[in-house]
Amino acid sequence: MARNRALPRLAGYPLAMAARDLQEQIKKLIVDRRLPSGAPLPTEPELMEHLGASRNSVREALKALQAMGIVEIRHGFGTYVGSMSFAPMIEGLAFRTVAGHYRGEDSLLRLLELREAVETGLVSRLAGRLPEADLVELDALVDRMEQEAAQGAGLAETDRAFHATLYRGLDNVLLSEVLEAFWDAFHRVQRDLVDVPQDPRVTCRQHREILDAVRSGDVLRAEEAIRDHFGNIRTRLSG
Amino acid sequence: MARNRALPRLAGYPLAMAARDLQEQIKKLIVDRRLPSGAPLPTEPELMEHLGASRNSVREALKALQAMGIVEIRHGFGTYVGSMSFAPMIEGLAFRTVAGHYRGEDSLLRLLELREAVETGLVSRLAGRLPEADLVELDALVDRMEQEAAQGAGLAETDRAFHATLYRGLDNVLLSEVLEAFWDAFHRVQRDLVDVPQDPRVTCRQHREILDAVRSGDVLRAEEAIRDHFGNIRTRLSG
DNA sequence: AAGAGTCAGCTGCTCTAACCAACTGAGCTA
DNA sequence: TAGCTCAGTTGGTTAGAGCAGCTGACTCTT
Repeated sequence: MARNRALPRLAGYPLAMAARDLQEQIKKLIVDRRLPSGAPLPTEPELMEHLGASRNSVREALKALQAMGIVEIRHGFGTYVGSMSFAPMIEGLAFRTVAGHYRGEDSLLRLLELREAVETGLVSRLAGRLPEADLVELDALVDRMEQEAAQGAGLAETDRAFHATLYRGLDNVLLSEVLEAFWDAFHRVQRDLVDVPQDPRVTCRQHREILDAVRSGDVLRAEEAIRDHFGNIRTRLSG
Repeated sequence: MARNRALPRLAGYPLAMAARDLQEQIKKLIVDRRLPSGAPLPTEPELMEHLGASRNSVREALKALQAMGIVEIRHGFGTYVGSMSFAPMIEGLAFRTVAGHYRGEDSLLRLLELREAVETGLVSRLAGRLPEADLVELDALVDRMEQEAAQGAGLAETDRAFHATLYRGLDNVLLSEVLEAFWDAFHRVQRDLVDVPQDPRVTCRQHREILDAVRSGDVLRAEEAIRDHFGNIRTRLSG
């Protein structure tokens, strides 16, 4: 029983532009118009007309792009080109780790090992090459860390700043963002899942040692210092 | 002109569960049920009931999760827990690079520098520590590369395999995936944007040198070999 | 009885149409 | 002039209908 109906579509338009294609079209629009981060995108009705799709399909495409950090949607305001940060990657990595953890895998440990492998490799490129200004800043951060340790406060944010400042010396924003993404994912999962109490004084001493080693220019010592630091975290995870 | 209407909602339910929360609910469902990759998720109608949301909202949440690689949707078949690979990260990184490129930034170069920084650091951990089996495999890959070079064929796939096999020795699947993601993103963008012709013989020689250096256990030589390799690519980009 | 074709029914996909909710800015009010 | 209100914009959510891919059981043929 054929239930044919006249197609309510304009001739010349593709019948159904798959959602995947819609995403591509919107990305193409951003690239073609050279839109920078924060630039406004067409409104939903405009996109409907431009892409020849229904509101629903347009919105699904936008949602997917939002999940990838490519667009940013603000209710009642408009849609904008996203910051293209690594926030989505952090999200994905964190979930992957959490899911693995609950299935009995050592996913958190492996994430830590990823950080250790990368940072150990990178610190050797830094040893003896960090500008004095950065070293001073790192000094201040370790001081603050010791202060926080004395007060029994958490060191997380300062730890994050220390690592960020350290690898800023590599002079590659992309690399810094990736490292911060790994840090964020790890700490988010650690906080949600295990949250093992740490001895802040040990952590402080290890950061001081990393800094001293980098300042001295001794590559092997710097690598060893990083390895010690991660070894400490690893012990806490297993314990 | 107030156009009030009785709310068609069950009491006790939140009026509007934002799409963001819907995503969290679905992720929670995966974690709570310990669903592994490939496990089937509830159908759309089931999710509608379970989450108390409309079809549309459920679908938008699923689309976002699909973009993050957390779920996989198969038309006419069902929805499944995704592979949680880094495919979404590759997508995001590639787009970010393409968009930056068209806005006049050296985004592709910075992506290459990211790879160089990470791989240079990692290769020093490998030098002299690779099992003989891996070294043999790498030999075969360079051989194949030379063969392809002689035939004037592309070396891309073999290059990918070389790097993948090399860092497999670090024995961290997560790390390997990240490196491959960087490789994929870089080559995808390079292919789409510049596609500079290369001298395959130089590339072969450099891979041979990397392999020899790693086999010899000379850390500095290995780092230098990697740097040379990336320097070659960098020259092609600028030229 | 064995094979091939058909069809009912699942699944997700797309469309339309209406209303809800957040935000802005012009214009009114005090 | 300062503050409020309200109309109009934008995205958010719901509803219901029909489209499209896939599976498996049923039937018809051989």
